[in-house]
Amino acid sequence: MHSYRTHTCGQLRKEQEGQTVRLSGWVHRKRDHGNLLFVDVRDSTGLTQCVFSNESSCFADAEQLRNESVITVTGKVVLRSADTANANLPTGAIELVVDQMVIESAADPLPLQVNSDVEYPEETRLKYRFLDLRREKMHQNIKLRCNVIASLRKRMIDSGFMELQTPILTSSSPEGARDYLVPSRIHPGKFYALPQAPQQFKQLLMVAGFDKYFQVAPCFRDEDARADRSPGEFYQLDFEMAFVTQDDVFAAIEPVLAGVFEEFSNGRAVSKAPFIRIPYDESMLKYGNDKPDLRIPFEIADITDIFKGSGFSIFEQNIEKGSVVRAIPAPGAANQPRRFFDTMNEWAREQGAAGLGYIIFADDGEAKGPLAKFFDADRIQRLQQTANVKAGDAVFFACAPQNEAAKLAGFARVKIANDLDMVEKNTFKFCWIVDYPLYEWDEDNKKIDFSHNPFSMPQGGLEALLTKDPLTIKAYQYDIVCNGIELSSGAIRNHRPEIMYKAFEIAGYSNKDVEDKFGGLLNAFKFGAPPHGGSAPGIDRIVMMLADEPNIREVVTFPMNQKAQDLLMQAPAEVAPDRLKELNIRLNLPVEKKAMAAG
RNA sequence: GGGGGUGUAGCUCAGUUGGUUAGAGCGCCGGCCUGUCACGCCGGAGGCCGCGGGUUCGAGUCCCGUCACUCCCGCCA
Repeated sequence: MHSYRTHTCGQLRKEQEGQTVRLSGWVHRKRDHGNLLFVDVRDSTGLTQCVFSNESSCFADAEQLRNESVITVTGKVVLRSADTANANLPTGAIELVVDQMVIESAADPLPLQVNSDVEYPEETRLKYRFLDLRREKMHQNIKLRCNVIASLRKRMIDSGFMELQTPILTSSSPEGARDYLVPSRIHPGKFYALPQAPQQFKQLLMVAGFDKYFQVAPCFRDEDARADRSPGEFYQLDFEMAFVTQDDVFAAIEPVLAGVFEEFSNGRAVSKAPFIRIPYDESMLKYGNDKPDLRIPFEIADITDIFKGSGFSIFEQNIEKGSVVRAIPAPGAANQPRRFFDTMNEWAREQGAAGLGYIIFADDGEAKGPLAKFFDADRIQRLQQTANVKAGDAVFFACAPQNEAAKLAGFARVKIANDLDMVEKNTFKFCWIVDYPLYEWDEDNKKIDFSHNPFSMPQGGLEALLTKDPLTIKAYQYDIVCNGIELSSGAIRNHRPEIMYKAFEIAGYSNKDVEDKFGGLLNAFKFGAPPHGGSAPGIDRIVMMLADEPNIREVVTFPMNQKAQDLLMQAPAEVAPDRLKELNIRLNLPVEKKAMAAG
C-alpha cells in the first residue's frame, strides 16, 4: 500500500466505485453537519469530496481539522446518488467514505483564504506567497506559464534552434539599465555584473558557429517596477540566428509566437503570420508611440496645415514656433455629454499639456464646439478627410512640439478608446515596428547618441554612416508589439568592426572606448563573424497576456514588490560584518540609513 | 527623484452634516445539526480607525505633517 496516495484528488470517477483508495492533500473546505462531515480534499489536480460519518474512528479528529491542513485519507470510493452528485466537479460523481485519516501537517488560522478569490493586499499575498500560489487562479497561471514555456521550447527546438546556457556572473553589459553588481572575493575591488540580457554572449555564439541559438534566459536590471515590468529580474525567450536578414528573423519567430498564442488563446483571435510591419516614423504619427494597440479602430493624423491661416491664433502662433497639430478621432462621440469633453481637457492638463481642442460633428454634419467657428467649409472637408471623421464623430486636437504632440495624442487615443469602450476584445493583434532611427539627439548632453541598441546594423552600412545626416540613418532594429505591449526588441547586428568603430565615433566614442567596453565581442568579429540577428520576446509578458492578467506579478511564482523587496525571503538583507570584510567592502551609508541600521 | 490613489477587526469593506457604546460579510472560538458542496442555525472573542500634531465642547470623519502599500511619470537600448 502507498504511504501517501493511490490516486490524485482530481482523478476518481465512477469507474473506481467500490475500490479502497488513499488520497493526500489540503483541507480545502469543511462542511460540518454534526454527525456527518464533508471535507473537500485538494491537490494540484483537483478536489475530491470526502465523507466522515460519526461511526468512523477518525470522526473526532476530522471535526477539529482546519482549512489548509494536510491530510492523508483512506476509504472506499462510493457512487453518489443522483440528487447528491455534483455536476460542477470533475470528481462529482463519487465521494470517498473515509475510515482512516492521518494529519500530515496541521495549519494555523490563515492570513489569507485559499478557498476564496477575494482580493488581498499585494503585501499580504507576497509575504504568504506559498498560500497565494495555492489559490485557484494563481495555481492556474503558474501552470499556464509552465505550459507556455514548454511549448516555446518545443517550437524553437523543432525549428532547429539549440538551447544553450550563458553566464549569470559576467561583466557589466552595454544595455542602458543599471546593473546588479556582485563583489568578487578573489579580486578585491572588482565586481561581476548579472546580465541585463545575454546580448554579447549570444552574438559570440553566432561567431562560434552555432547558427541558431535560443535560451529561456533570466535577465537582471536594476530599474523601478511597473505593472508589466518586474523589478530586478525577468525571463526572455532570447534567440539569435546567423546568416539572416531581418525578414528571415521575422519568418523564424512569427510562427512560434503565433503558434503559442493560438495554442493558449482559449478561443481568442490571433494575428496570422506574417504580422504587419509599421515603420517607426509612421507608428509615432498614427499611434503616438512605438507600441501601438491595433485593437483600437482609429488613428491619429497630422493636421498642422489645416490650422495654418485658420485664424485660431493660439495654434497658429505655436505652429509658427515649430509645433504641430495632431487630430485624434473620437468615433461616435458627437452625442457624448459635455462632461466627456471637459474631462478629456482636464485629463490633458494633468498630462502636462495646455489642453485638448475639439470639434463635434453633429449627426446632421454641423460642426460644433469652441473651435468650430475657425473652420470654413473647405477646412471642414479637409479635416474630415484627413482625420477620417464624419457626422456623428468628434475629433480632438493636440498642439505641441512634435514629440510631445505625438505622445499626448497617443495617450489620448488610448483613453478615448477605453472611455468609449472601443478596444476590440478577445483578440491578440501583433505588429512589427521597423526602421528605428539609429541615433537620436540627446538634449541633456547636447550630443548625438544611440537611440536604441548600439549593436544594430545601420541601414546602408558604412556608406550611410560616412555620407548621411546621422539623425536620418535607420537601423535594422525592430520591436514586436502585441495589443499595445512591447514583447521584445531585436536587431540585425553590426558584425563589421570598421562599421562599429564608425557608428560609435558618431556617438562620441573613440576606438579605444569601444575596445575597452566591448573588446571581447569586437575581437571576435575580427576572426570571421557571420552576419546575424535575433530578438528576445519577454516570456512573463507573453504569459501575462495569455492569462489576461493586468500585472506581471500574477504570472511569476515569487515576485518582488514594487520596491524590489522579497517579502517572503526578506531580501535584500544586511550581511554579517565578516562577510563584508572578506569581500573588502566597507559600508558608507547615508545618515538616516545608518541610524536605521544601528537601531 | 516627482505625481495620483488607498490606509477602519486576521481579511474584504460600510461608516450620513463632525455628535453618545465604530458596524456587516468571511475567517477564528464555543454550541446545535446525517446529504452538504460558498451547507445552515445560535452564541462569543476580536479595533491605538496607519502614525504624529492641530482645529473643536466633541474627530474614524476637517486641516497640517509623516509612514506604508499601490498605480503612473522619470528610468527601463
